[in-house]
Amino acid sequence: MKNQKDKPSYQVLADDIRNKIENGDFLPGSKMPTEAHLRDSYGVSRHTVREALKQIVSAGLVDQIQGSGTYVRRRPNPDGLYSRSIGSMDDLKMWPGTDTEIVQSFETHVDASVAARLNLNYVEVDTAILRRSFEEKPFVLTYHHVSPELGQIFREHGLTDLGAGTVIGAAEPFLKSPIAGVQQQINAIDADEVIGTQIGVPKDTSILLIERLYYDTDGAFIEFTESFFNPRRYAFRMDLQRKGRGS
Amino acid sequence: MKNQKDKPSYQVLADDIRNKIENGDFLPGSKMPTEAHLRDSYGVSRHTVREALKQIVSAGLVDQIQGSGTYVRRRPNPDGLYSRSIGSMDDLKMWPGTDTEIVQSFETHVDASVAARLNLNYVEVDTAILRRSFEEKPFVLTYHHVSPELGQIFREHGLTDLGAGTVIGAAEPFLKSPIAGVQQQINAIDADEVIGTQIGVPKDTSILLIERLYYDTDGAFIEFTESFFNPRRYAFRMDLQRKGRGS
DNA sequence: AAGTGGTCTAGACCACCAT
DNA sequence: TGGTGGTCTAGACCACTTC
Repeated sequence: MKNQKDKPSYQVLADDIRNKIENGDFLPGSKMPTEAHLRDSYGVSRHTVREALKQIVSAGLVDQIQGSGTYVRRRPNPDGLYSRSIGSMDDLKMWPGTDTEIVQSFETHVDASVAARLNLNYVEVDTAILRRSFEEKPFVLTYHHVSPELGQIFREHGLTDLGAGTVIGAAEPFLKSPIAGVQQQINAIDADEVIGTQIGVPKDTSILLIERLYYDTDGAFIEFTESFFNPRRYAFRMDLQRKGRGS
Repeated sequence: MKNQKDKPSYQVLADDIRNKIENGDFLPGSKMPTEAHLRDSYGVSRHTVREALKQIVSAGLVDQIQGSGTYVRRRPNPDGLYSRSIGSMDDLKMWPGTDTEIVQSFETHVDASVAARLNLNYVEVDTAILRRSFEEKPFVLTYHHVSPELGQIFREHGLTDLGAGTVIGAAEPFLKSPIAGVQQQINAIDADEVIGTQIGVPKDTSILLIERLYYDTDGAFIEFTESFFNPRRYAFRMDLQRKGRGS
């Protein structure tokens, strides 16, 4: 197993298996090599193989059946929705096949409720607005709220160069402590005029709201985002699998 | 470590840690015992300790910081919403603090689109409707769709005795193959008259729709559910944490 | 009975945090 | 520098499926 950058072995293995599934080396509905076989052919321990497979399983690509084997899942893609499976923080950083557009760069304004979410001691926050499109059609509008201090850093260094990346990713080099995790909450609300126009839905129809609160290793909240999704162009997907036999 | 039923050791450990956090034995914001300490005090291997902690982490109860330790998260409860963190299939089977009510038992009717979701070769399906309440207030209405064959089994054995459990849980003893997993998709829609009345929202306001498709180890789809949530009484929550240092 | 994934042990080294 | 979590090895036994 080659030492690819400093990626852990299980990650290299997982990426390789993902590719093999996408390339059709492992066919849908067919049985994957056993864990023992993967262990030998990649020259790693079984534990490492299982770490890798755990990722593939939670991404919904394969099913593991105790006593039987590991099977590549057959799954027709849903109706042209842009649907994503999010099971780890890394998934949040990737938006394959989408384009980003800056609707508004960071500006300071007063918003007590958002400031409270960020645990700030005052009522000023910096907000930027980004819009993401899939096949030329915008499907999500995101408000990025940060402290005025962090917003100032963005104003100095510019926000234009983030391309396929994320705002929090661009911010990380300037943070004292690294991002430790994110809490997210999903809900449904009515679209207002402004948001509806941006994502292509009429006023007062239902849209999906995902709030995310990123925090660093000190427990401080760094960024609060509100993402408004057009439910006809996007769906939030999750795959869960039981392990072993239920009691 | 006692052999509690046939629960795996890491599950017993995880439940114990959960309890200790809820009882205040491990205080919010404080440092948990180290993995080495837990290994010694419970007399298991470190691997087992890590399996247990992995659960606690993904439930959003603690943060693990490399090189520093494991910390109990401080988290004020959100606004009176019934919010759940769902990271595994077991989470789906528990609705602590809620009551279930059968709105309609299984009845056969014709619904081609639902039958297609279940991969049936005909257009008849059996549907039951359940409603769940939190603190006397209904917050979700769920349509349970199964094949007429499975519906017949429910009609023979009754649905009344499921109590805090789930429909799919009650069905499992009668299945040829056990449930392997579930695909779920989250979206936002407008409430219609019937559903709105049941969960306490006006017609045409936004509600949260979660569709779940349960499949067995043969890859056959067993149950398709549509759950309509009152977004003012329920939020779908997830916690994600990065591991180690990002590249 | 043989094969496969699920659980578990007893180590090891490393990257990162605290001091 | 010592402690902590992150990764990894080389085994082992068990539960379950398959033959």
